[in-house]
Amino acid sequence: MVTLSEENYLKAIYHLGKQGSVAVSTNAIAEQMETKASSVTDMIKKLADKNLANYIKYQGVSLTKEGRLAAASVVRKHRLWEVLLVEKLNFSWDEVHEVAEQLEHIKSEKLINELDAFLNYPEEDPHGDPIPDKDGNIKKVEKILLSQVSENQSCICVGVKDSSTDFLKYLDKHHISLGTSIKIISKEKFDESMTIDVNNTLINISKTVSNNIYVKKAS
Amino acid sequence: MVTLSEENYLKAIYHLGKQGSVAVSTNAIAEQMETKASSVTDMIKKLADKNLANYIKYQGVSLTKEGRLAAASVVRKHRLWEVLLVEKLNFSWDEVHEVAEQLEHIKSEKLINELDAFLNYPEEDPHGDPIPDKDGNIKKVEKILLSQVSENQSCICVGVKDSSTDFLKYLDKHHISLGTSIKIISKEKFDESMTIDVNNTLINISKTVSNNIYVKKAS
DNA sequence: ATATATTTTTAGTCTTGTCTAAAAATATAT
DNA sequence: ATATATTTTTAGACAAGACTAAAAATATAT
Repeated sequence: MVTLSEENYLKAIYHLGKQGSVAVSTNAIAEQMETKASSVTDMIKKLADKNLANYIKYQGVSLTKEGRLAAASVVRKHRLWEVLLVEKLNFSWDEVHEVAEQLEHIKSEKLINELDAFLNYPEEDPHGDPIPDKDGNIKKVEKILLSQVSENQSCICVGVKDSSTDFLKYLDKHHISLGTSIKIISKEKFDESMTIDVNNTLINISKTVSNNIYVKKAS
Repeated sequence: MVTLSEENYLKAIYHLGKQGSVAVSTNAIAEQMETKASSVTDMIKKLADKNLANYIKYQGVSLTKEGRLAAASVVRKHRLWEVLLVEKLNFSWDEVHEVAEQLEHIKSEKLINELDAFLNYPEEDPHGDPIPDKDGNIKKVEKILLSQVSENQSCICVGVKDSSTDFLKYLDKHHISLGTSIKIISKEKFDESMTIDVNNTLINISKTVSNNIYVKKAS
């Protein structure tokens, strides 16, 4: 049995391990989970004992195949629940995270499969993040940061990097959501801000913002 | 903050307190929760400290107004989730309990209200048990045990007393579910079994069975 | 290469919720 | 009414998960 706390650690390691494919450091996990490094060390040992993680003292952790599947399963549940919340229960995309953090730990194979079917097998959550399938596989989506797009190009918002409430509310205020068409009008060399056209309204966004919006080329 | 474990104790006291309106005994709670009496004593003290229960040593417990509301809220969530599982996610009535036991602890006011609306404000769960409203009020339903109905009378199944998987599967096998019409053909003095007509099929049921089916007079 | 800084681990403590075994209170039976 | 049985509580222990403070290992800087 994987405990709730173990699932949270697995998820953190899973997310941190995605980018660099090396071992994840104790401190990185502690920061991500807002806990202390010593607590992380304790838990890592438990995960290693259960064959969910590979651990060498002072060298960081990585997930075993089994651990990766367990982590992906939690992420799958989290994202499917988010879809339910937004599509059926009138949650906005900035309200779902906290509740999904709880729902992701519900243990029922049937529940999650039925939920998947009920939602019509969605491939992405409300923030544009891919939903792992039962085997933990995720569909890699073609996406680039809005900050990478050149002047005069048009693109479509397909996700966000930062899913914090503040950022999502900012996007709501400027009517940017998944599927929104964005045209880059001009870029400012000085502070790397850019002016973009959203629904025929021109707005100026900072580099921080453009660095946290994923887009794909307009088709 | 009411913890998960506290919620489970509140629920147990709530259910046990429904019938006799006196204080609930430590042992009764221990049996209901499949735990030890000493654990119950420990927890009761915590509930009393939090003003959720009234407790006098050796005299049993009852819930305070606050405790009763907290307990009713857990029951409300449990039963609403059961409705979702059966009506939207293809669960049968014998499969819902275990999952609802987990889901009932999810903390989100908005979630439960939206769920209520999404399900069209149901008044009963899949076993015919009433769903408390936000203030903890439940609609008393007119219902009697099938064992109380006389020969030649007709009635309609409106609930079950025993919600165990085994019993529910038994009912499924004999095509008895909520809303099913039942006519009492004859009663056996000897063992108090009865022969009933369900969808034009005659079946014989034991006193144990007729004592666990709630019905209302056919209208 | 050695000193300093940072990261990670260990050792020991705390809280929550559980348990066993024994003691105390209450209930029951003759 | 007293002895016996049952119920309830207390006392002390344990596991999970987290924390602090100190020690050990690794990384960095001169």
